[in-house]
Amino acid sequence: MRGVGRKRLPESVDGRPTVHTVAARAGVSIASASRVLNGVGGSPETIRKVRAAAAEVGYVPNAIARSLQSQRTGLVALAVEDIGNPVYVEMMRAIESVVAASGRQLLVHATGGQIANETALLRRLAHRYVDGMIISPIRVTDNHLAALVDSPVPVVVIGQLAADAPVDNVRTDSRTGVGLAVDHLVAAGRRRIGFVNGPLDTVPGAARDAGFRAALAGHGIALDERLVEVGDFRYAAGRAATERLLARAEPDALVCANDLIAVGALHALLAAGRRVPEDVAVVGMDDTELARMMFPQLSSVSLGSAERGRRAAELLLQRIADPALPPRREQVAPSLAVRASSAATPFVPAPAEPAPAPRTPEVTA
Amino acid sequence: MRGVGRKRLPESVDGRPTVHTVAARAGVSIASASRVLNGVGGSPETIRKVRAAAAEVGYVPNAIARSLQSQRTGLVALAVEDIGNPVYVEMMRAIESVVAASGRQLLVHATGGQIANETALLRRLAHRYVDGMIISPIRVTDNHLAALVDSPVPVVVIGQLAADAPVDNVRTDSRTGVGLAVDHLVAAGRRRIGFVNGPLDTVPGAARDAGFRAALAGHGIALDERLVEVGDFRYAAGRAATERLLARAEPDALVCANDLIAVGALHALLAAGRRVPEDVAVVGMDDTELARMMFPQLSSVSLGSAERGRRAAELLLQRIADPALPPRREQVAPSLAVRASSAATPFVPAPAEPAPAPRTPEVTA
DNA sequence: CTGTCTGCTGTAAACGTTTCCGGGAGTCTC
DNA sequence: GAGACTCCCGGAAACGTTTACAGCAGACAG
Repeated sequence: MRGVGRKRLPESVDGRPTVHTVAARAGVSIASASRVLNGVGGSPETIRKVRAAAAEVGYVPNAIARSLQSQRTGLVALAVEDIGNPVYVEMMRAIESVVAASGRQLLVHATGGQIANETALLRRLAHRYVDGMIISPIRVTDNHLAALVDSPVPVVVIGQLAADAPVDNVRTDSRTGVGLAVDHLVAAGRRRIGFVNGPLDTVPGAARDAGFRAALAGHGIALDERLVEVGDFRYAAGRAATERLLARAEPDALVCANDLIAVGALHALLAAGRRVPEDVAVVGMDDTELARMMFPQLSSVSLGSAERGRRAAELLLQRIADPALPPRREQVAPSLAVRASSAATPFVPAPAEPAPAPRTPEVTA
Repeated sequence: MRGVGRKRLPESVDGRPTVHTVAARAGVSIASASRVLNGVGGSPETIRKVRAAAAEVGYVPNAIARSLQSQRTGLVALAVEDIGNPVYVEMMRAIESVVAASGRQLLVHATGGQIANETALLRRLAHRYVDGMIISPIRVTDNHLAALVDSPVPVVVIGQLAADAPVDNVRTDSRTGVGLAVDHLVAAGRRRIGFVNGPLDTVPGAARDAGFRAALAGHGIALDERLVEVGDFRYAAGRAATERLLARAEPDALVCANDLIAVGALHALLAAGRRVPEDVAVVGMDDTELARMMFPQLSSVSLGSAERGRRAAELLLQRIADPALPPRREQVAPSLAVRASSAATPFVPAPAEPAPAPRTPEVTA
């Protein structure tokens, strides 16, 4: 049977069929096979043969090879610090819907807030595994920034960035956001307002600290440093920080740097026998689903996370389409949602809110 | 100046330097350049020249091309239904730590529970963008299963699967898990035990429904169908379902198919003026951080999500290392954590639990 | 001085696609 | 009946890496 140069069917190194396998089996060239498989061109007869051959051998295209050729993967990445933080979940949902509408897929990566991690991610993912990425860093060093600036793939940053950084950027004004909370509490007659913050060496931590001090000053209230406490941005730290604070001071209100911290604070307060909001009012930040899930429901400053996510995704898609675009910067205004945890009236279980609350600013100052 | 065949520096189509660019600039062959860049071989002089050239042009390797050659990407994907569900966050954290330890990176994808979505993901990602994937489907059709079975990359499934499915699989026994909750409630004297479940056409929904019925029967308690209600697995649906249930029946306890539903139930109960646990005891499922964040803290059946994630990741890594392994199946036992929401004594704010609670089964039946 | 060995180097062939290009066959128009 | 036009096909060149192989120079032993 061995006769006229009978070549074995070419197949991938791991035994999987390639386009060569299909072409050989269908008795056409790989060019024709590829065309048929991509649904572009081919005579009816060719189409039939190639389709049949592909089905018989169970052909599935190698996405990597395709990407190498086409220079795109159809994947977009989102890098955030902590997926456990509901604010990122909301952001992610918004981004996902935009990205999916463009026919791409979203991949999420949790960095744990470590710079090294984020830079490594850039080094790996950005080097062509994805068509673009959205990144929401909480710490930004010069190194980091440099890596962002000359990333090989388009990058959009959600969060504060040096004013002249040539990177697409969607930000909010959390300084002002903290101000909204303070204004609200002062208007409700609170004067010993405490603050439970995240790390000061993070961008949001620093901004919120500054906002808190500025807001108090704006009302002519002297800041009692014993009313300020710092942890990280998670629940346990928020609870611990609040316990430390309560051990040395008597606040009549607490502003918390995010909702997870606020939940921790709420628990610390209740466990210490304080009533919320009668003894101590609590205002969180980010206005996540969690705020509505607490009892009492938490007042919270919305930083428009879904909106920021949506806009960032749009910026990214535009930049992917046209990398020559000048860097753009967008801003989303904060607003305050007042709920039971800081309401003047004693707490009564509220009726169900329209749960995933679309973007209807509730009280905007 | 134009003289002896002076070729322009070869570079990527989008103007970025390639290994050719570096090689030309360093005056060596691409083979030598590649070797130096990979840190294997090269004379001191060559190394110096190549390093210099690479730095000058800002060379960064194209990961796709490298993967095409090496047949691996160093990426592992996790596909879950809903990242907003904290149970998946815990799973993800466990997986991430195993995966990262192997020098790979984890990407997360939310499928929204739609089969089409998951299949599409398999079609895209699995076709070589990742070295393997862990998938936790809540619905499984034959089609779906077929796609899993002959996935081109290793797949590990977290969740129930047909017994003979030749796919690596880590499961728990949520039927038994529901039983633990019912046993506990019955032992506490509750008799009109309700059940708020997720969709019955999902694998976990069906299993939990069966478990609930079996457990009641085991105690000789007749099931009142008015005490059973169904929504989806999220907060809002849990709350709405509980409201419907309360409108027509008077449970003295509620078993909820996961913690998000339990939170919804808790709110519906409190808003309807019921006291928890005095009037109605509540037990959730998954034992997520959320359960400890509620007031009163929620009793919850742990299904070992972190443990399942960890094991799944290990299975996956083993399979990537040796694809010829026979399909394996592992099981994680459920356990019950009793907290205030179902405690016999009236609710008192508990001291802080060791927050991320490592795997210490608290009450195991 | 010859032969073997060692260490670098460059050429070229992969990896699995897509796509440009030229050629051939068929149809239509004048 | 010849030219223009359309359609389909196959060969071959990309895309940017890694790597097998062979050649070549120098070091060393006999």
